[in-house]
Amino acid sequence: MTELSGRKAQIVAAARGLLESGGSEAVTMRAIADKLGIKAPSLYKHFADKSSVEAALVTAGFIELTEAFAAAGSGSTERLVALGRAYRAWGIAHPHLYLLMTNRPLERDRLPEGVEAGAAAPILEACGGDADLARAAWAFAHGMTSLELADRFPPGADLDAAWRAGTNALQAPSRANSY
Amino acid sequence: MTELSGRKAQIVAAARGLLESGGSEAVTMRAIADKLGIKAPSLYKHFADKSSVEAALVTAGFIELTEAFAAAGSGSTERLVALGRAYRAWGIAHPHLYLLMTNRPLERDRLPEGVEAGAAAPILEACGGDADLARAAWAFAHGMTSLELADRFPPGADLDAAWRAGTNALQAPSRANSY
DNA sequence: TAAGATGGCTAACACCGTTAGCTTCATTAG
DNA sequence: CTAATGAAGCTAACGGTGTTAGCCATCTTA
Repeated sequence: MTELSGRKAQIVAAARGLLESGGSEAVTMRAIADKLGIKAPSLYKHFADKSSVEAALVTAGFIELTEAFAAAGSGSTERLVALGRAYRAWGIAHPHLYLLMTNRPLERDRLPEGVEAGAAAPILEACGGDADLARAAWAFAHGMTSLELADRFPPGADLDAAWRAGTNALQAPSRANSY
Repeated sequence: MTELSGRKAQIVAAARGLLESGGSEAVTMRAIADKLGIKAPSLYKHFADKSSVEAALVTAGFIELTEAFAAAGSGSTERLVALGRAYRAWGIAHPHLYLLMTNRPLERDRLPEGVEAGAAAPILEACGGDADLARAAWAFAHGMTSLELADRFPPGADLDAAWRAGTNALQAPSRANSY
């Protein structure tokens, strides 16, 4: 599972702290090094470049999101609704990491195999294996979360209602398929 | 309509060229200036900072997107499908500008009034005035486009089918409302 | 005990947005 | 016609960024 050596883990942890408290702008090689009491160039003894430590952050994010899905209850009757809630909650709880994971083209080479697919699997399952519907559901959830994080909805918007409208619409055909 | 003076328009055009050909990384004050045969500090005689020229790009994007919606035919029976197609097509045609418009928190103060709402209006209208549904539809469209641009779907994914699955699901309740 | 890897360091480079301060030129006021 | 003003360019520079080169101490291992 690509065990991080001690120092590597510390670097990722420091980067994570900076990211969560100050956004991606705050994640600076010099700032990371400062947090560990060393100088920026020393970081390159552990990571090839800044993108590599960002990739480690993104990897952690996908794993945590997968765990959040698992914790969202597998036996629920309205699985898609539960997954949507879990998705949104996780994104809101880790806004900067969520943006880091989704905003830029994903450099798949840098991520451990299967990490991305692991997060996607529960959605596909909740859609009864209908990949097209699963992609639509994922897109809806990502769109809602991303727009909410970017403060894109008008101030008084009832986002719970929008989530309901979307999940209701999307889960209906999946139920029809299961008969 | 906040007429851009000649030089201002040239600066925005240069920035647009850099953006479309090299992504947002390529949009540099020095690069913009180079394209115009001047030096970077001279740009500050026309724009207060880089964010202001980015805001001008984003403004142009919203206006063009609104036009694309208008061109998508207002008389179509399946309006939401047509708008979805127009949205996707516009995003794919201007990927970097689309990301600039949607990826970061929007600085509304810097945009002319109503520009954002103008792009949103057709969606709301196509949803029969149901704001919750409209937000869900917008989120779906944005999610699909954003994920496609970020190369997030697996290589063989049938995105047309995913768009169909989503728009079909989302337009059904809107039609029910219109009876 | 010698060798080699490990993980720090300083100095430096190229690039970034941005500011200060100077000049040059066209327009306008008196 | 001249003087003044403002617009729009310039160079030099500052602090910040990721990153590289090269040096040195320490620790492990043969």
